[in-house]
Amino acid sequence: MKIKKEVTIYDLAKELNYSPSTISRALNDHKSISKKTIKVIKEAAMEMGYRPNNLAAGLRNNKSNTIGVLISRINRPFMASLISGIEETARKAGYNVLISQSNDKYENEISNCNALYDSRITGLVVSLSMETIDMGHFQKFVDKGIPIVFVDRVPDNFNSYKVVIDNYTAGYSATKHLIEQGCTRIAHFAGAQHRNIYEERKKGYLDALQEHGLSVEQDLIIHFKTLSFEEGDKATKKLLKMANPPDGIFSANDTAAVSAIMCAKRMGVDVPQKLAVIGFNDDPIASIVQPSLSTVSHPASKMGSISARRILEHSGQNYDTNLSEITVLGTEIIIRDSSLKKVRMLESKQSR
Amino acid sequence: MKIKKEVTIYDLAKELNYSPSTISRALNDHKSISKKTIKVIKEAAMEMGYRPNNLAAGLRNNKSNTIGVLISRINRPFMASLISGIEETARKAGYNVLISQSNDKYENEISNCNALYDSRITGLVVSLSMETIDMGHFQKFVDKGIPIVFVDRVPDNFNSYKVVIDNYTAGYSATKHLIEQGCTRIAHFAGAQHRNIYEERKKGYLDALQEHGLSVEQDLIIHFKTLSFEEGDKATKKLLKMANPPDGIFSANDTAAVSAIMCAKRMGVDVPQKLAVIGFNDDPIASIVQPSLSTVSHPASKMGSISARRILEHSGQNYDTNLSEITVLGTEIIIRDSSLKKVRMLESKQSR
DNA sequence: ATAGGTAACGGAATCGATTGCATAAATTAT
DNA sequence: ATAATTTATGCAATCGATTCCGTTACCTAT
Repeated sequence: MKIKKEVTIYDLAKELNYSPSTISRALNDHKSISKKTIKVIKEAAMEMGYRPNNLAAGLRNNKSNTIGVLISRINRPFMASLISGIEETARKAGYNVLISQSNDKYENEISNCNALYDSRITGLVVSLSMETIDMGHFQKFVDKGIPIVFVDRVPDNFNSYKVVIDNYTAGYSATKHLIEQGCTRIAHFAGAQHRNIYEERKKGYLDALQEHGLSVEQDLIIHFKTLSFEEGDKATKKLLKMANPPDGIFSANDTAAVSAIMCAKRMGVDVPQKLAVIGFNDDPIASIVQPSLSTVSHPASKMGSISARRILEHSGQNYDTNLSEITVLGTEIIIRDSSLKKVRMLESKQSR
Repeated sequence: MKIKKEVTIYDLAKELNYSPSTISRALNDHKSISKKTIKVIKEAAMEMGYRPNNLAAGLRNNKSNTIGVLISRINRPFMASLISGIEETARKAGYNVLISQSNDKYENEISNCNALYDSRITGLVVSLSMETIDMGHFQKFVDKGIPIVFVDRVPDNFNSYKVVIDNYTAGYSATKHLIEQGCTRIAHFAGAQHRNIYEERKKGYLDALQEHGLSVEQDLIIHFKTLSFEEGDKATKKLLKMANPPDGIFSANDTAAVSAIMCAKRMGVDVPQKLAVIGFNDDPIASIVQPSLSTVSHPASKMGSISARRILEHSGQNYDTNLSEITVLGTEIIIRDSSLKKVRMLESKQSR
């Protein structure tokens, strides 16, 4: 196999009788190079098939125009959309995106962190693993002035950019919605409580109950490890077999909520009349399951895009949006059939 | 903000009174350095917080230990799993993963291609955009000896590594399954025919019909642009309003298949008794929709993992698996309720 | 004891782009 | 017309790791 040699600025310099400095400046539209020369050089570069060597430029500038992404798992609807948003924004600005997944393991998070660090990323976007508590592995980025943006699953003991949704309000609203539908014994599928998002959703749930005069029953609060389909199925079965079963469930994610719906149906419990269900995330399955799942929608792609912008702006790009330290995005309650006990108007039959 | 200076091999060299060459060799376990020295140097490196500069090494070696991924969209279940598989395998071998999405646009594919090229990736994994026909933008990789692995949506006029599933057999089997269930007028939701996967699935469908003595009716073959939910809904409505409607649908993806099920239900057409449906991909929604969707399962993550391995092995890694030029993986027909007209045995009630 | 061999390490060039500090030429000001 | 700028470009160091080509010291075989 014949391997072609790469064209460098030195080749261009020799060909055009300019110094490499001039070539470099011309290609970067440096103001001290005449427009005429710039034009000549750029045309020659095009013709000779010149392509810049990002590694060389990166070494010199000690940065790689690359955004690193560190998440738990790629193949979750929320995460995939998040990355999609990051990639889109980053690429428009000429940045690359390096991804890595921790699979929710603390150790993987650390080693991926180091790998990204070694690649001299311009900035890091992180959604913490389920296990992570100690934040030491992120310190080196701070020391080097590399911006970190925490998204969704963020730490509370680490000062940095954060992009989150208002989980408390979302949890409160979701629960309130069930109450308004007439539920009086509302269960909660809670996630790991050391992760902000699950803690806040639960807090919203608790406050909504109390502010509406409903008592909190510990038996109705199920703490999940992973909010998986299987866990949800088991929990629902147990709840429905209680002497005094709940008439509503607010689940901290859609997967478990869907499992609840399906379990209830199997057990002959009518959803929503006997059991109203609301989830969280608005995954694609939410609009497919029957009855369709009411849920809280997450602006995943937008969160990704904002995260990327934070890094771009931090490294000196000019963006007119003035982003504050912590960005809190709003959520939207999507009311579908799984929670609609009362008025069933015609236009409420939104299946998608 | 105080920015710490990075520790380099020169710092280590000065500190330990060795030359940079020795430091470099020691850190890479070069055989000409004594074990004792290696140990001393590595310990000092650890203590001083040394981290290798991938950009410098990459510049010198003219490669970045990075696998580039070029796909249509990240937030599709199949693609997310594919990337997940690539990432996992790549990272274990110490490689990074750069991602980019074309959004099914030819132009984006080209510019992303160039961006990845400029980053001196070790190899490229591609699933073609819907629009791509000309393959010129990939030539530069071939010229430079950079391996390309085409996955799933592959070209037929470009010689390179390929990782695919047996779409023909899958299409044949899916159709045959419907025939065995008693369907005699089977419609097909076909994708863009210049993409191998959709062409082959259709071919399998056609052959299955003919080999079982069923006639091919052009009216029952609907060509989709994107196989979206909306397209599927419209097509189903049209089919069911025919004077002589089909009694089965083989859809080239799950999204359209699910829309068919939901449309049929809305129109009061019993699935599977009046209309049996089978999809393709085994997306999460397939097991959630009711009746649950029969489909063809795709080893997405495995395809990603194999693609990554191709690149690793190409660049000199030692893997005991001997991968051939084109890898064809098998698929599995997942029979759920949407196609099960005949015997409805107890154990066939698999909802997930 | 001496040629030949090997183990352990150092020197210095190299990868390609960037940039501070000249320098030369051209233009403007006085 | 000459000094003062401005414009356009070149020189050479730099970023950090790798590697070819030595060199030295020590060891082994005859």
